[in-house]
Amino acid sequence: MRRKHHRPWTLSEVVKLVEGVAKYGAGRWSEIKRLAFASYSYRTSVDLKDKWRNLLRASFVQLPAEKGMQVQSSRKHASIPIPAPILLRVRELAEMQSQVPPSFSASKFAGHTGSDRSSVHE
DNA sequence: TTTAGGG
DNA sequence: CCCTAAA
Repeated sequence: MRRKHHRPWTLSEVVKLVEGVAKYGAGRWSEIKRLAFASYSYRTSVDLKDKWRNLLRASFVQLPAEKGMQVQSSRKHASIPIPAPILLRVRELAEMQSQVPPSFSASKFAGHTGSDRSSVHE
């Protein structure tokens, strides 16, 4: 009875989703599902969008304190806490894809395009 | 059929 | 995750 119930997204799924968005772009769930998720029968466009939504929420929380909201580290329902590098990638992707509110874009002024310090090889 | 948003 | 609306 493998209906459509509990399907905990694993780290591999998240990585594939992030890599797919990073390569093809957010919103191309159909292509991502056809290419990166060709090995899986489940996970449709709706599921991909839903996971991305949840990923964004996980990426925007906890990093900078807005104005003083829920502290105490709200870890109520966190199945498998996504690693830092993944969350960082999601944030960068969301920022470059223009789906992130300008609330978090409050860093670097003379940093130009280079994210690293001495960008010799780019 | 796929994308986008809400429940 | 499931449902609905628009393209």
